[in-house]
Amino acid sequence: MAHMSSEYSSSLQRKQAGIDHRRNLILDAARAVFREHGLEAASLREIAKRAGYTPGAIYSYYPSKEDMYGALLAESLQRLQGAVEAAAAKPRLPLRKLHAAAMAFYQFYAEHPQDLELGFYLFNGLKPQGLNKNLNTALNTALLACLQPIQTALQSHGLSEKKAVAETTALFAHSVGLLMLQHTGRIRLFAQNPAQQFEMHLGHLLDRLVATTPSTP
Amino acid sequence: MAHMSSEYSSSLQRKQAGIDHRRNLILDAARAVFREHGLEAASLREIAKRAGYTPGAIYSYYPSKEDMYGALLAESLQRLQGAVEAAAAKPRLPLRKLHAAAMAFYQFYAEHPQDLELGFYLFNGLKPQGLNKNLNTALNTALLACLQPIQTALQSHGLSEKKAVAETTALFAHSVGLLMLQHTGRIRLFAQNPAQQFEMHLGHLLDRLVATTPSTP
Amino acid sequence: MAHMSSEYSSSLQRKQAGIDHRRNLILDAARAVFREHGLEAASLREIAKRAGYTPGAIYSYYPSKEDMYGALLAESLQRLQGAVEAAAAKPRLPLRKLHAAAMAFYQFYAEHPQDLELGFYLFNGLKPQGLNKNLNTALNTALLACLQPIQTALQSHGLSEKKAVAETTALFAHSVGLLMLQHTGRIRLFAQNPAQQFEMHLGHLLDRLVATTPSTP
Amino acid sequence: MAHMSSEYSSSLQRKQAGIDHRRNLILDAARAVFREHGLEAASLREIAKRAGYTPGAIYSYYPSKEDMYGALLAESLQRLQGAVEAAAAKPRLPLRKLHAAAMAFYQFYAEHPQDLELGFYLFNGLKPQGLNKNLNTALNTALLACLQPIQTALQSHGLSEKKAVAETTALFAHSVGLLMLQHTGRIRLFAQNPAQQFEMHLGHLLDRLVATTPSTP
DNA sequence: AATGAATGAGCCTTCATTCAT
DNA sequence: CATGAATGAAGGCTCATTCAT
Repeated sequence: MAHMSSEYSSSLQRKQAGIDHRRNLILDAARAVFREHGLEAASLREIAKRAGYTPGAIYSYYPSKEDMYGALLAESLQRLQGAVEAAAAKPRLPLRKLHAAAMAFYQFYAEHPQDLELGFYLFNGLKPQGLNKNLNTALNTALLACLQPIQTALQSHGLSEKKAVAETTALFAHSVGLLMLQHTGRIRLFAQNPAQQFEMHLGHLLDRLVATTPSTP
Repeated sequence: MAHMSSEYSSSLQRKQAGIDHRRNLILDAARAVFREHGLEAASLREIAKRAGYTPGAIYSYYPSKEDMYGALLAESLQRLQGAVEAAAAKPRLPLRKLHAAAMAFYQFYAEHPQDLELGFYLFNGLKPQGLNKNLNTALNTALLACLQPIQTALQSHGLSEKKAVAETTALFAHSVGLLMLQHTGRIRLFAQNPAQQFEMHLGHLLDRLVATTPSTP
Repeated sequence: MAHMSSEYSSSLQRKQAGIDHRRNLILDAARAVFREHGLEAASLREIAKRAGYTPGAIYSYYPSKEDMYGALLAESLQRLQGAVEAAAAKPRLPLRKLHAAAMAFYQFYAEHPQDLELGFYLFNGLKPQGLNKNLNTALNTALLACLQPIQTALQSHGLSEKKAVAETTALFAHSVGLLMLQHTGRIRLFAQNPAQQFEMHLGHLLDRLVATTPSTP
Repeated sequence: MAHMSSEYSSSLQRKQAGIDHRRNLILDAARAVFREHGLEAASLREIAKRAGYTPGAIYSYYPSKEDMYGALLAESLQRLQGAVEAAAAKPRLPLRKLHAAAMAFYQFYAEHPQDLELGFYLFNGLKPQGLNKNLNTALNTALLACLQPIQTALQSHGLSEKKAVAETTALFAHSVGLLMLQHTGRIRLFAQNPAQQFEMHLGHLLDRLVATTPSTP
């Protein structure tokens, strides 16, 4: 009798694992289709087909296309945030922390172009409607959380809040621009290595910080 | 007899002028509809109606919706290029030229969000198909033309071609990132003025250039 | 040994009782959903959920949605017939019996709009298919059974069969019309009380019967 | 030049006639499909196919299924009203007018079962939504207009308004009930001629009116 | 050059029903 | 007996594009 409950629970577990697995199959398909066609042009039919399902079956897992996108984005943002926070967690001098956090942000997207696209769809401002608003908030929240370590490091180094925010914004904008050039292949026009470019930009910033701020007497 | 040909030719001219005029009416309508509904959601029917035509009539002027987008983009790029070249045309010291050209680029898009969207659409556009390739080339060509004055200024100031290209790339990436933050409203997250941000970025670059390069003996 | 068969049979009975009980749970749920959404818009999924089952489970009890409707209708007709027969059972003068039976019919539906809808659905139902035919026969049989007491009363009062049938038909038609006006709310157009209307109609009939037929010397 | 405008106008006329003709083809198909499947179960695809069109083509003529039904109903009600008003127009004694109007109403529907069904769909109270409300009002208005001559005749004969309304309601209910029995074939259960039944009912009413009301001294 | 009717493919979604477990 | 995942067909509707006129 004792083992029955465990049997029962493991059956439940197995069932839940099955559901999760199929959910992920569908998400994978959705990711691929969103990537290839864009969020609006992606068709549920194709996602279903790609996942090995008929269209109707999808609705057991996600109530709408938008929800699928939401699930995808949320998961992506969570990983991004994890990556940045992990980089900023180690005890280091502020400027090293800054470097680590900024690089983590940049590299996460440089190395995971799929996540970049996921973010860009929303970033690029689809008509704000329905679920969209929540997702937008989620995106903003995650971005701010990722940038916080950078701003904190700048302030620790001695910058005023105002200056810290300005530099953080610049860093973010630069990342976004570089990632976009890289992702769309435009960077090839200039025969530049995007990671090096980002290092260069960070280097300039650090130079300025070291030169300007008499952090210690 | 002699004047007949001129009559004929002026008739042709008049005819061509009419065509061009109507083409532009249609482009105007398309611009408006693209703006209001976004590029993907814009319907040919509505563009036609807005231009005072029936759907079929459009096809006398543009063979497809994509071609209309292409025409719009081409015209936009032409204006962009004009703006940048005008800024770079005045005889000035290299660093002032650099500043003027970069600002012209940034401001063109900052002040014409519609053109930005037009560009972003292709910029982001992932589907390599049909017309796309030509437009892509056109976009790349125009971008390079716009950035050329900047690179030239940098080299005039004494930078090696390699360094000049790297800095130009950085400037371009930064613009793109800032424009994106601005256009999507994300910049509000940081309560920053995007134009000031760009000036700041340019300022840092100029500082570095002045400090580093013994431009004249 | 002898009691085993009884034990066995009582086990069967218990099992059958269980089945019947669950069948009724399902019918109750169906009734509720039909009421809330209308017969056509009711979905098996919702019926199942309401009954505490999954969709597939329903098919252990009813082979199709139409069969569920059939069961509901049959049960409704049984109640109707019961009501009318009870009213006609008491020993009374023919005209009082007539009045009682007619009122019972009318009131059953006036007070149970759901049953009316159940009946109307088939009554109106035009698609001659499948189950329909049997249900149709069931409906006709039940209606005739309900009207029989009325016709009998008329004949007892002295009318020829032909006249009795004609008056019964008229009474039935009038009921149906009034019930429809009442159920659809159209009666409000005339600010009339439908029950009073029916009493009035019955009154006129009784008047005619009393006046015309020298029932007994 | 003079005939040009006439040519032009006749071209317009021809075009409009074509549109109207095709509109009617579609309405005919819709009528048929509504009749066979009911309003909710009727599919646009089938209507289109029946009319010799692809589904999309229908939308040039009617913006939705509901609108098609609306057009059908409106036209039907107009004919009904015309029939009743024509019958009531002739100068006659009130009771003859009453008879004529009531018969016109009954016969219109008895002879045009399609129109009856059109009315019944709405009459039967589909979920009130969208266009529905307007149609509902239209139906009510038309019904009241049709019954007005009857009520007027009753009052002319000397009945109080209250009694006149009550009798009109009864007449309407009786019609509805009979038409329903007739239309659904239930009348066959009683082997009755519905028109005779209606005449009978009218006869009883007239008898009562003559007996009761000393219309003239 | 312009019309506008028509096509045909596609979209998202819902549902009764089946079936392996 | 019951589950619930999955099917397959259908639903209303939209749209770029074509083509006879």
